Amino acid sequence: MKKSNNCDLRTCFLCQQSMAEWKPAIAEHRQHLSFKKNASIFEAGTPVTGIFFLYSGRVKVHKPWGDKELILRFAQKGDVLGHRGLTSAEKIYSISATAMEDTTVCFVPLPFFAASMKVNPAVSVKLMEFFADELQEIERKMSSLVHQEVKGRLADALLHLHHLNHNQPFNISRQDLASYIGTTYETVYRNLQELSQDQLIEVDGKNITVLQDKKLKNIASA
Amino acid sequence: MKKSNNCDLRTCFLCQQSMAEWKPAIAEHRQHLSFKKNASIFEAGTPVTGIFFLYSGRVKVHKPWGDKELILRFAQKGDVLGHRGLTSAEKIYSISATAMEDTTVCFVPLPFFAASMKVNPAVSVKLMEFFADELQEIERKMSSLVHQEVKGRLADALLHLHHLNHNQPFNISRQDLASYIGTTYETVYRNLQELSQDQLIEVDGKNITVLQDKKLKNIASA
DNA sequence: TGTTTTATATGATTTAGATCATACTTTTGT
DNA sequence: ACAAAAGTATGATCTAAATCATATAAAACA
Repeated sequence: MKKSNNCDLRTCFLCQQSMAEWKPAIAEHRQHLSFKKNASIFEAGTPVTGIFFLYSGRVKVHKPWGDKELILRFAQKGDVLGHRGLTSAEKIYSISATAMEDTTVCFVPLPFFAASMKVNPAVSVKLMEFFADELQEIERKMSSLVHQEVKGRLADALLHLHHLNHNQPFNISRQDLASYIGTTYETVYRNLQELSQDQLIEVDGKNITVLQDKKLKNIASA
Repeated sequence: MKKSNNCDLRTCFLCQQSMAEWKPAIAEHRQHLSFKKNASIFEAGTPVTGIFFLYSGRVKVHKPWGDKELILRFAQKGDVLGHRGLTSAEKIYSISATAMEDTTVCFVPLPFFAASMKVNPAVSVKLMEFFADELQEIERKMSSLVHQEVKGRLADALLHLHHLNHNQPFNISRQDLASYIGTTYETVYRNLQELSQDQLIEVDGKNITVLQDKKLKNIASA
C-alpha cells in the first residue's frame, strides 16, 4: 500500500489552510475512495455530497448535452473536484466527473467541509482563488473555442496536455480530445494526421508526443 | 442629482456583508464614477485598480481576440464588475468592461477592498459565491456555444435578455448580439428575420420584443 | 478466449454559416 | 449642422467541418 497516494493531512488545501487544531477533525471525517477507469465520481443532476481531493489518476470534468458532452477540464494529482457544488444554493452538481484511469481520492463530506470553512476563514479564501483561476481559464478557453478554427483549438489543447504532463508524451482518446475542443472525432483524426505529417507531433496509437511546441503555439494563436 | 443612483451604503454586497463599524471607512474610500456610452470602464491587459458596483446603466463584459471580441456577460444595476482581478496573482485584467449606455458606478479601490475582506470574512465568502455562480453560468453558456447551432444560441440569448429586462422589450445591436453568441452580425440579422417572420419576436430597429418565450425555449434546447 | 462493444481509420457528400460585395441608414464627433 | 464613422440590410459565393457510410482494430466483458 503506497502511502504517497493517500491523504497525509498536509497536501490538500483544506489541510493547508486549516489550523493545526482542526487536523484531527479532518482525519476523522475524510474518506479514501478509489475509482476504476471510466467510473463516475459524481454526475450532473445528482445531489452534492462533498468535495474530492485527487491523489492519483486522471479525471475529466464534463458537462453532458443530450448524447454529446463537453469536457471542461482535465484534473490530475493535486486537483480538487466537486468544489463547485459546495456553494450553490441548489446543492446539485451541474457537471460530471469521470475517472479516465484508475483513480484515488480523499473525500470530505459537505457538512464537515462547510464547518471547516466557518472555523477557518482561510479555507474559503483559498476556495475563492480556485474559482477565480478556473473562471479565468474557462473564459480563455471559451474565447478560443469561438474564435479559432479546429486546428488552432487542437494545437492549443495539445500544448495544454503537454504541460499538464510535464512535457512528457500523453495518452488520450480522439473522442475525448474532440469533446474537449468541441468537434467530432473524425475532425480530430484528420487534424492530428496533418500535424503529424508536418512533424509537429508524433502519434502512436493513443500516445501523443509534442515535438515542436513553438510551431504548435503559432498555430494556436493564429 | 438623483440619490437613488448612488451608493447608499446598504445596497452593494460590500456594505451588506461588512460590520456596521466598517461602514464609515467604506464611505470614506468609495468613489462615485460615471461613464458615457461606449466608454471603457476597464480594459484587458491593464492593472487592476479596484472593484465596481453598478448603480445604473448597462455594461458589457467582454474578451478581445484580435480584432474580434466575445461578450461574456451583460451587467446591469446591482451587478459587480472587476471583482475577478481582485484575487488573481498578476493583478491584471483579463477581460474588458464597456458601458453600453451612460452608466454610474461606485468604485472601491483595491487596497481598501482587500482590507475589507480581511476585516469581514463574510465579504470573501460572498465573493466566492459570485464566482461560483458566474462559473456555473459560463459553463452553461460554453456548452450551448459548442453544441447548439446559431438559431438555438440566438433564441437562448434573446430569452436571457428578455429576463434581464424583466420581460420588457430590450435594445441591443446585432453586432453585440453576434459577439455574445459567437457569430457574425450578418448571421444574426438573418436569424432575427426568421424568428420575426415566425412571430416569435418582434424587431423594430434595435428594439426587440419576445412574443413567444415558450417556442423560443423549444428552439433553444432543440 | 471468443464475442460484443467501443474506438479508429478514411473517403464521399452535404450544409451551416463565414466571407465578400455593395447600398443604405443611423450615430457620433466637430 | 454636416462629414466621417459605425452599424444595418441583403444577395452571391465559398469553405470548414459536420454527417454519412463502411471497414478495421482494440478493448471490455462474461
